[in-house]
Amino acid sequence: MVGTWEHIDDAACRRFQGSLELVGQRWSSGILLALARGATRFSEVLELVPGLSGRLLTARLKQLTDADLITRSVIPTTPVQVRYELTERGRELMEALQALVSWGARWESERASATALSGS
Amino acid sequence: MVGTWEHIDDAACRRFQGSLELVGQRWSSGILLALARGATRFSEVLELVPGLSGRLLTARLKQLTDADLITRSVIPTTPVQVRYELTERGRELMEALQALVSWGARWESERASATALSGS
DNA sequence: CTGGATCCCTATCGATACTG
DNA sequence: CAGTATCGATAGGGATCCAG
Repeated sequence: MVGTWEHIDDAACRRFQGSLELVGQRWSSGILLALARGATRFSEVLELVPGLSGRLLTARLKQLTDADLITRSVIPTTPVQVRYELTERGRELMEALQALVSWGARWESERASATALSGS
Repeated sequence: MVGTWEHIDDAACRRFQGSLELVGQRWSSGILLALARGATRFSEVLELVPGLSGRLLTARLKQLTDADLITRSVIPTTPVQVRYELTERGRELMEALQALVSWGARWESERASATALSGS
């Protein structure tokens, strides 16, 4: 049912758009994905997200930390270690986004079959 | 359970990131929201999304059409009418994103109470 | 009404070099 | 290792004007 959207207040709409624009920023989803998959270190994330530069990773991590989606903890060893982890809020966000994966999987296959049909 | 992400293949990850970056583009979510709420005309969407300019609306509508999330149909009246509607794929995307609204509502209230506590 | 074309400006990006 | 600083390139965005 699509009509559900008609009964959502404006505040919810703004949060919705805000969340999407944050997570939809370039690299954001990749970084969250890396963390959800177990990465904790700066360099780990850097390896796991192809094309991502250190500068941008710093910037995104700061944004995501400000949004309370991840935590940053400094471990005073030598050299210093920094751990990044999803917060509870961040983990639940990722759970909410699982629906997008199902959606993507479903429509990817349908598009493929449609292409196959038109090609025959 | 967060570990679910570990068992997702790379193709799904790319789709996931791609979808998010499309929908997370500025105005995209607002436009989809407007359409989900019943808007069909160019000018209607323009009114429903504050701050959106015509130029950008044209651009986003094209992207979303290319992504098969919406359809564009020209009705040969005078003056010409153009209708935009969510496709089945688009509607299901919006359904998948409902989870984000719930997430936003939930954590908005928790953050508010936390603020209240720290303020006392 | 819908939307293309242009100009200009700002934010953002990527690469590189450098610091604790 | 985990950033910060700077810089040139570019893409995105707003305003305005024009056209079917």
